[in-house]
Amino acid sequence: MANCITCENTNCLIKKNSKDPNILSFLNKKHTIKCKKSQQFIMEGTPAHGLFFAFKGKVKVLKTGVDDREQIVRFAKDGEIIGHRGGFGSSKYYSISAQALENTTLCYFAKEDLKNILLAIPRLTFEFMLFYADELSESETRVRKLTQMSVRERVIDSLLHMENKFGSSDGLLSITLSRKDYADYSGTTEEQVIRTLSALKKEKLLLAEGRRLGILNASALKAEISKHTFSLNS
DNA sequence: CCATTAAGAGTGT
DNA sequence: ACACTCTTAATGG
Repeated sequence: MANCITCENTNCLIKKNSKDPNILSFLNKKHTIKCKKSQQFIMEGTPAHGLFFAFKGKVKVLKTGVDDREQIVRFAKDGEIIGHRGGFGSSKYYSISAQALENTTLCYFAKEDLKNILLAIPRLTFEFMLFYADELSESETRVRKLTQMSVRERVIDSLLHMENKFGSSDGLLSITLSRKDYADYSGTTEEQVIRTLSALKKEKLLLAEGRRLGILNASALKAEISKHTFSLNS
């Protein structure tokens, strides 16, 4: 099971503060949950009882719209928080759904336990605050991108985001998403994504091996969306 | 291990 | 957006 002392997720806020003597009594309140690929572990509108961290694996966080249109809000990898508002906040319900993209191990803190941790460890609480501020900023940037970028630009931006967040090995992105997932993240349809990816392939900017994608010319792709990214934020 | 089915990718209209 | 083909992955006996 996931152990905070031996855990290698140095980006995890809990891990970062695991040396604090006050935290030890809380760490054994943590639950470990195993999730199979494509399993949904948070359902939008469901009562929120706590907060998740990805221990190992990849997760997509999404909002469900009308007639099974989905909007992927963000992705999470090892050490990252899922269910932002489950821990505290005014709403009693999750405002998002979360689904494992591969077999994933989650850490879970119940609402009450988390509250006690935060009250006991100001430094951790402060880091949580910084995290939430960054998330809000990120979210605002994404709104701007979704409204101001063209479809092609949004697909490119998605690809670069995956490269940034999950990296590549052997020239292929370490995360494998369906075309539908790219569509749901880029705010388009699957067909538009497929066509855009085909175009990028023809232009030798992108490589596809089955459903795995590889970025061949990152600087050209970055250049294409630079007018949206060079001013403030990424 | 192979065969059947389901899911996903890609293209034309 | 829809209909269709082709490919790949999952299932189960």
